[in-house]
Amino acid sequence: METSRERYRAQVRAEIKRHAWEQLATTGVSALSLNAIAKNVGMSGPALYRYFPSRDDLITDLVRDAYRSLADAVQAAANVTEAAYAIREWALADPQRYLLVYGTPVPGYRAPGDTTEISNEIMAVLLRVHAAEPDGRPTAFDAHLEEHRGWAGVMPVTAAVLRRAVTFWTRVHGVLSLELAGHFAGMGFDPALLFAAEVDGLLR
Amino acid sequence: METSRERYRAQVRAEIKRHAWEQLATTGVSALSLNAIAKNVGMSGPALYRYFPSRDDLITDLVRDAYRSLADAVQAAANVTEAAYAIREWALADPQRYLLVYGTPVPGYRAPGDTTEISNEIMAVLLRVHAAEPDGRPTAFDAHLEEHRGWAGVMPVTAAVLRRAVTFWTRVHGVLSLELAGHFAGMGFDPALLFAAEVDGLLR
DNA sequence: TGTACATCAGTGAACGCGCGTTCACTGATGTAC
DNA sequence: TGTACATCAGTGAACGCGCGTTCACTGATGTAC
Repeated sequence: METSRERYRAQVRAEIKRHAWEQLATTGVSALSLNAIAKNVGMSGPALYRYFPSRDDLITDLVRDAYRSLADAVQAAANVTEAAYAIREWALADPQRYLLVYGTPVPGYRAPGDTTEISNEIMAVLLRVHAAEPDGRPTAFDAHLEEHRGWAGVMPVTAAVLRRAVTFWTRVHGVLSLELAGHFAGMGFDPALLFAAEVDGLLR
Repeated sequence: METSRERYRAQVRAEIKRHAWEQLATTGVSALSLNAIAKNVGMSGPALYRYFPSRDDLITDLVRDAYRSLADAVQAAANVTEAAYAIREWALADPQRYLLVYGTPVPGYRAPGDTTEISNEIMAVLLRVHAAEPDGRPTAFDAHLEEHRGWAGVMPVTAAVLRRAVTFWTRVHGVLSLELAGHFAGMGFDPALLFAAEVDGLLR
């Protein structure tokens, strides 16, 4: 049974996070300030400690939520293309959220343990959509992956599927991270078309 | 004519940068501290201002040097494979240096204008090594690039070469940035083999 | 070669700032009889 | 339904810290006659 105090706590926690995401979107994680968030929420800095034991715990929560949100966004994908665009849309909707998960790691910060599970969940989707596609040219890397398939859990997929899932990940991330970091800005072309071409290449 | 004072200044500037790189390697750019660098160099904080007008100017210098160093590293590449491995070795030699250039951008910081020139220099190498290889399957993106080829300067290359150079960039970056950020750490496979497979794929 | 002056590297003190976090306290809200 | 007590959200003051940067000053180094 949920008491009204618990309901209130959950609401305030959510509002704190909402403002944390807002600040994150403009400043990046390394400049995320508890006091600034508290001020925006409308309470004093110390009051935040009723809801999060420390700055790191807040960030941990944000990282977990980001992972969770990505897993939910990609879950419904029926094939490789849908998975790719689900990720792209999720990334463009909030670039800093994407970078929080896949960007340059924060120096002293260590990701919470249970993100591994959510990360596996995302990987499971990638394996599922790739299992439905042809394997493409086998590589020497396939054999190596066969010996290191622990991360795939118990999913009964071929080594070629493992390879193609990893390749999907690195290629999608390659385009997205450079785009989000603004490295294509001066070049004039449309990153969406580059992305489309790259996704197309994944299906051959 | 170089006076001894000028020689001394250049030496101290170089030593400051050396210590800056050292600190950067362990803390990342957002935590780079002038006072900490000064202490390591063996002088007081304010003394640094004889050599760099501000923290941003120091970072600008580091960014420029990083770009320059990458351009030098890749310059000698005779083909696509050599270019890829030159970049990889340069990145692994100092991950934070790679991330300073291609990682998550520092929130308030704006890159110096002349990095564009060096960046073009690097791109020119990529275009050169790709011009010597077959074009692969044409994509819809090729036509789009034909209309946005300003970034290639006056180099007389086909749109397919532009597309393959950009693809090279995003794929190499995709593997390297995830590797450097430690995202493959829990998966057990050897990133070098993944990289090799990806480079191989670029030649087909 | 020696002296007078200008240049400039480096110092210590200080400024203002914002950070995360702790603490004692107030006042409102919920619980037990 | 009313009262006594416990719980807990939120406050303001404070701590210690490190940051980038400015400033007045000292002392060494180079330059000009």
